[in-house]
Amino acid sequence: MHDIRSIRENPQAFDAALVRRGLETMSASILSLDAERRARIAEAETAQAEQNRASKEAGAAKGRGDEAEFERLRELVAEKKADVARMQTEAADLDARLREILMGIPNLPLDSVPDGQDEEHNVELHRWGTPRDFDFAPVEHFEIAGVRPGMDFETAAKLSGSRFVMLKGSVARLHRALAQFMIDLHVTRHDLEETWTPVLVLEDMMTGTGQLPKFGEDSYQTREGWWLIPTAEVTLTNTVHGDLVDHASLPRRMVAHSQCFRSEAGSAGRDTTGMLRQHQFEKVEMVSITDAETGMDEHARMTRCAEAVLEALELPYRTIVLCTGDMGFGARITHDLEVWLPGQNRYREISSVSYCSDFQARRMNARYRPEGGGKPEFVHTLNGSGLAVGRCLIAVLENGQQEDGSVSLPSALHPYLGGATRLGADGRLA
RNA sequence: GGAGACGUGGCCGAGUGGUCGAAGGCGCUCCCCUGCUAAGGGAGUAGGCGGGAAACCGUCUCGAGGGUUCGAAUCCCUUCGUCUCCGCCA
Repeated sequence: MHDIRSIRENPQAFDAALVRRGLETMSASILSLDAERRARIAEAETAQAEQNRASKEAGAAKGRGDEAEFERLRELVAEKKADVARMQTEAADLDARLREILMGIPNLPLDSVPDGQDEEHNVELHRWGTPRDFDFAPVEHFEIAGVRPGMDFETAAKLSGSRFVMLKGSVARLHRALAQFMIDLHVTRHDLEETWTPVLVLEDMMTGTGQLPKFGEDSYQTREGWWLIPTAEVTLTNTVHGDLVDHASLPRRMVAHSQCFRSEAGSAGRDTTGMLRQHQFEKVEMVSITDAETGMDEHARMTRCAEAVLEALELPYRTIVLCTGDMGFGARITHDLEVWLPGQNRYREISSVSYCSDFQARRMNARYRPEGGGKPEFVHTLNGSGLAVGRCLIAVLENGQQEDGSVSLPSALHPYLGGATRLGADGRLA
């Protein structure tokens, strides 16, 4: 959420940033609403001050037994009270309207973010690794002979409908091994705190990280009102929801392995084959809670943490910076990691690392006390996948596939597979 | 699911109708004292919003929302969360 004061102070900059995001300018309408709101607040508070004074005097009159004066003041209070109620309602209504508007405006891109309408305008920062030179035509993950027995879309469809998968045998184990490997890497090498979080959350948490109120149709909600998290960013970031934390406790670096649930509304027809885009998937998610001074350094660090996973798994990838039109709602800058998928002959997103500045913190009211006292300041938040487990499985399978339908597995995974180095064409680990 | 209790400032914890934004403790900041990485003494220390150059003023906030009352942290209702016992259950 945006700070109304900063919009007031520099409406031009605010509008310019919105335009870069492909939105209309909004400062004029916002500021007129804000002016109206502040006027109503001033009126209401003046009336309330009068009411409070009369009420206090009434108490004093009562105390000295002056019944006539008490009666007079009592009526005056009742009168003022009605005025106050009316004015407060107007002020609250304006405040709610302003808040609703502010809650629906995305974060503003940093100057360093490239302009552009869509993914065509994202800018590649660097590449790592070289896509393998196949001497046969590589296939997609679900077509690999060794994979087919362990990746069952038919049964999943029977159980749950489309966009679900059931993993079995070696593929299920490989999937589990990947998640374990990632968590271990982040905990032992990157100094992130291992966590395990709920996947059902209260509505306020979804609002805190920005999924609500605007994108409710992208997530699922239970009859009881809980929301299923679309990413552990929601739970990890909201660990500081409503808190005033010690500055010394920052940065807080966390990692969680969780189920994620997405309705994929609006992506009908996209990635309908394979397990690239599912309603339910697993992700290892990183979140950092930090401050304004260190936010950008933390973004670089987190990007490296994600890249390290791909490098350890020997998967070629490229790192891009998303353009203004392709960034998510809460981000000021986002790095995407795209892994090479030989079956599709292209790079596909496997991680997204975003710096959200104080945008989510304002929604959550999450602050820290500066060193040596002083007014609390909003924390800065970052989140990044490290990595999407299902997509990582796809990448490992497609990049390691052999002409005979077996799959050569990266050495980093061998210890997690009882020493197995390959997935045989028969679907067995060996 | 049944019964009950609880939710107060950065933290702990008093406070059952006015004198309470709120005792006390801890923490933190500043000062004093002290032959010294200890102890002691003193002062200060909530946040949001509105106004103001500022000093400061006003207003709101004792989980949240509503109500009773001249007046609510204190009474009532709703709601969210936490805990205890019983039941059930992985």
